[in-house]
Amino acid sequence: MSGDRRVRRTRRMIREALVALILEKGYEAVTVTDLIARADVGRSTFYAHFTDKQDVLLSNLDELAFLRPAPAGGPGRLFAFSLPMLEHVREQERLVRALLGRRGGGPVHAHGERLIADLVRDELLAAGARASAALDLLVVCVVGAFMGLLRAWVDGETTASPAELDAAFRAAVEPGVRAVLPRP
Amino acid sequence: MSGDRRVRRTRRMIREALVALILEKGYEAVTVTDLIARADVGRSTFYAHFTDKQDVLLSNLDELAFLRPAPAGGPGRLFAFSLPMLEHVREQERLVRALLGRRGGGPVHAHGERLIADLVRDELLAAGARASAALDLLVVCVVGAFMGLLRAWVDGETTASPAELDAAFRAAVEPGVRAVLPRP
DNA sequence: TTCGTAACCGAACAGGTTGTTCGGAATCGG
DNA sequence: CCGATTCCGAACAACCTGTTCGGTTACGAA
Repeated sequence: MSGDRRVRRTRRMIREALVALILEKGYEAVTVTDLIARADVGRSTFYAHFTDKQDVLLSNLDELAFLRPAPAGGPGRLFAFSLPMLEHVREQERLVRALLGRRGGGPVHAHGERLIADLVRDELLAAGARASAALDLLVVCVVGAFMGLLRAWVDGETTASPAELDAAFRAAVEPGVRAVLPRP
Repeated sequence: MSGDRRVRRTRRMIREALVALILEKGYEAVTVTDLIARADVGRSTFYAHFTDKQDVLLSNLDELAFLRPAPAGGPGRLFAFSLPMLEHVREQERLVRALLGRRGGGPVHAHGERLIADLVRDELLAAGARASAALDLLVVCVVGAFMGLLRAWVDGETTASPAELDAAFRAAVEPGVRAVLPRP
């Protein structure tokens, strides 16, 4: 482990406090004063580690590393990221609900959107699509559909399983995507 | 016109000030003090008309009435709302950019999402789809794709025309949607 | 174990924002 | 023209933020 034990402890306390408080009141309503009270940490200590509420939020992003590209496996199946990601989301339910839902305040959602957009774009290019403005718009649609499902689940609008969500995602966008790919 | 001229004037001033300020600094950064300064309105006056910053934001929603269902025309073409809506968006560029973009702070976006979701769901049911959990997930995907395009345009990520956006939308989701509809 | 150092505490502070109150002035509609 | 409504604006308490600083505590290296 890197650094002082006290540092790790403090940072962990604060990060966990934020997750808990977001789940209770939503990101907007959480104040730094709330945070340090819940984390039981001195005020000056907080500002020694983070600059902001949002800084804490983004520091949690490392824990959402499942948003990272899996080494593109065989070209057999499109959107290989989908199911594993959805399953991982269900495991990390608390964290994801706090950071990615409507109550979790945009920035994390935006970050995830960009990450997945890159993922999808690379995958489509690898599958033989031609880079173009039209392709970028297609990527926007695909990512929008996926993030929509994620948000719906996170916000409790559906109780579908990861497999069902994955199936819905594919059913919605795969036919449209196949049309821009060359025959295999 | 309904009510006192002073009232209309005041409310209009405040609403316009909010739009201007959002375009300058983003929704988050706008304070009530900013608002009343820009609108040139007394502090007590503001709170006599609105409870919140967000209250002003939502009061602008009436101006976004184009998000309302157009009387479903012939069953010929799916997603009849798409192109007219996108065109109307381009006309109201300033307002839409302020309220619907990443800088415009979630609530309006969320509201629009719900509105369009109802629109899409009704249209699919009218076209012969069976109500089911799977259909709801499909609707989520379709709306996600559309809102994604809208957001991309609002945030300046694309310079595509309404017609191009409409085409991209249809290309992405129509094939998947057709699959759940009975033969015409 | 010892010891120097790094981290933490917590109170206090200035600056800013929010939402309310109230008497007096201005403006409206009839 | 006049009564009623609305607006003004200053003042206020309450809250939140981000910083400072002297004193205390916990760490880990030797």
